[in-house]
Amino acid sequence: MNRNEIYKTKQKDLIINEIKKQNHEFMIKDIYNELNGKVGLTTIYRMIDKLVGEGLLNKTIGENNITYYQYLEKCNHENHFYLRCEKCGNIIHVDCDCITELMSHIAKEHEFKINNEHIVINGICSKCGE
Amino acid sequence: MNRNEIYKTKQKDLIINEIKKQNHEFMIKDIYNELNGKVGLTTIYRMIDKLVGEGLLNKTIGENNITYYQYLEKCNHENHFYLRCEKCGNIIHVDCDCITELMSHIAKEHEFKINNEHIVINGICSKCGE
DNA sequence: TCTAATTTGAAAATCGTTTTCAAATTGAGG
DNA sequence: CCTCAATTTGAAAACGATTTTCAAATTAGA
Repeated sequence: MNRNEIYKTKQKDLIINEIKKQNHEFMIKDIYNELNGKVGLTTIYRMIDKLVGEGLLNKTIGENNITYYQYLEKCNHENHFYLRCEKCGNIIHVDCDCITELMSHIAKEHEFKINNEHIVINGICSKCGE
Repeated sequence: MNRNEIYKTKQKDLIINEIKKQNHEFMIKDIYNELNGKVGLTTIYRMIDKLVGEGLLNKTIGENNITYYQYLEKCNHENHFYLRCEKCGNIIHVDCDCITELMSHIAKEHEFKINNEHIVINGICSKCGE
């Protein structure tokens, strides 16, 4: 799973398990509290950074300067376009031609090459919708 | 211009002028350095926060947890959709039907109500383009 | 079992930002 | 001009998330 993970440790397992338990966005603190002293904060930071690097976690820096993460199923889609609900923090992956269309429209008409590695647009999901 | 600006001070003028001079994205530190001790850091933070609140400055928190700002001409457009060049930091305001179309598509097909107050998509602008 | 490489985590350092509060400034009304 | 109350300023301290340090613990291969 991870070429950098040379040694197996119980801390790594604990962190990964805890991350997978999170339904929506979470913060480092959430994992730390949930793990309740079983894993040090530093280790959590390190592990999560690694997972972000591998693309397994989405990273969002909120207006309050707190970093939020969300576990993403490994995907091989070409576009990484996400809708993020501002209310519940859920992140929805959109795999739809509309993005490709938008990208080519923007490229053609606005002379701008969108970086599709990580597009996040905020809003309200249907569950939370007024 | 600002209902909160009850007293006029030279610091406020200095900050506003410096902000308007910035071509693209800037950080608090840029303004502070440019003003070279003429205005305290605290005052700059306060002033810029106020301007963000008034919608005159766009605020982006970068991956490095540094907050970037950009002066925006007052606009009455309905959509606040921006393309941000990852290379030069320039922010381009896009006032185009494509956004409205995307929004209604997302609303209809993906049941998600995009918050159009502040959409930023990263990429490379034509000037910086390969 | 031994050993070298890796991982851990407490404590300290870092760094952007916010708060505090006393001193300075502003402007309205004498 | 004065006076004075309200506002603004900014140095220093506090804050809080994240990173670094480094010695001790753990891992896995020989």
